[in-house]
Amino acid sequence: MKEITSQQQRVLDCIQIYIKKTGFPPTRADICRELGFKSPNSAETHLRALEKKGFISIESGASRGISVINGESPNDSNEYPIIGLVAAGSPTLAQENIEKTISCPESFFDSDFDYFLKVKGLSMKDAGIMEDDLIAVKRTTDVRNGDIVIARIDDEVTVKYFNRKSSKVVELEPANEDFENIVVDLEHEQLHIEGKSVGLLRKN
Amino acid sequence: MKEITSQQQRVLDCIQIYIKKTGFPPTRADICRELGFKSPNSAETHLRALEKKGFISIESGASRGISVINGESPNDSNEYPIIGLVAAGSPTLAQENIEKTISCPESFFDSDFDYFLKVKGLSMKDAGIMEDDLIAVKRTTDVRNGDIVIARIDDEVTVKYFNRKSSKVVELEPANEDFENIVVDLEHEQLHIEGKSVGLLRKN
DNA sequence: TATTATACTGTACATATATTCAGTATTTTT
DNA sequence: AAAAATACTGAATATATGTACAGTATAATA
Repeated sequence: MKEITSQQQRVLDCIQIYIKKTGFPPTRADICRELGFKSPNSAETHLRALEKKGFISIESGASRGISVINGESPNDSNEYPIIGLVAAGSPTLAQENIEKTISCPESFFDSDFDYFLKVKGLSMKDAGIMEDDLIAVKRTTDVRNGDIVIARIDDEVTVKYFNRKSSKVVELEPANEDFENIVVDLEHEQLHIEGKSVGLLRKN
Repeated sequence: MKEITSQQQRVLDCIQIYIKKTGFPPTRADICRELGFKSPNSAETHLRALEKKGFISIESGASRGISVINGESPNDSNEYPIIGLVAAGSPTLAQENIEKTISCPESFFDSDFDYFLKVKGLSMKDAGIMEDDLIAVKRTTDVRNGDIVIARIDDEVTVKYFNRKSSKVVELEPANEDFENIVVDLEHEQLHIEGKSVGLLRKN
């Protein structure tokens, strides 16, 4: 992506504003009208420059065939499922577990994520995680001590701090005095790390 | 909004998919190609029906002048500023106070909101509001007891529970034993309610 | 110094496109 | 039973639009 000139930036802005306002891209004549050019070729040459530099793509022959590259990407939102943290059962993405979906920009949290988990209980209260909060969960087993993880032991799913004590022992630590640490002996119990928290969302 | 027929729904879907794929709306001929119609007038009549029922608007004379009404609205995200909760000074939207902006769908929280406030301190810890959390703030003075409000006394801005004790006394209550209630005597002190919290966002 | 990129005006034209008109047929509403 | 809406084909056309060509001028680059 080469550097853009100020006039080219004006044209690019003009295109994006026009799309936002009308729902479809401008013609060469539209751009001229907006920016005060008197020849459609003024717009044309700027468009070609923007295309060459990779800011837009132009569908040859098509009217209004301009699309802004990466232009709507901050706007580009996906539907993320909300999964209820049921006492028993793993938080799978099966249809029956999906309560709802939320439209959310893809790069909303610092890391990408796969779904929202609706929190039950107050075991992570001192970490600022309250009942009915939505945790943005990234599916991964690559977790480190201190990470807030979504863990499953048998069919019980919990959200806790992850703390590996030794190669064979993992402690799942709540953030609430009223709850006990869960010590998992990996030799005798199965521990599934469903993912880790990368963010939190609360609706009042 | 009258009810849509299945064929009209197909055309509407076709338009939305086309826009998502190319960045601009289809022509009548494009719709015919996508849906197997043999006459551009097939598309035309469907478009007119969709327009009449309020699903799309058509810019007369403009090529590809179709825009879907409410079609991208779940996707329609805005840039919201993040304002730092500085010890002194009101959280205005002045440029110098804006640390960053976040792209976020407009109807992301249950209520609309105006900006994100970055929390300093732990005075609302037991309400699950931690340091550096982002509170979605709706600018309003219409607050009720129990609401989490962004209040300003002189130039000091705080986030607290709102509790009106009488017509002349308001208490601002922290959610942390280590902090004291702030009792505001409205006859002798000025209390500005900057807004209230409608949601919370945390990035791990 | 020559060349390329930028930044325009102005004209022209092929074609991409919206839109109208003329039909046919089925279903829904009045 | 008549009228209106739906769901098409097919042809025709005015115009909206992309795009090429001919210039002019300035700044940046080689």
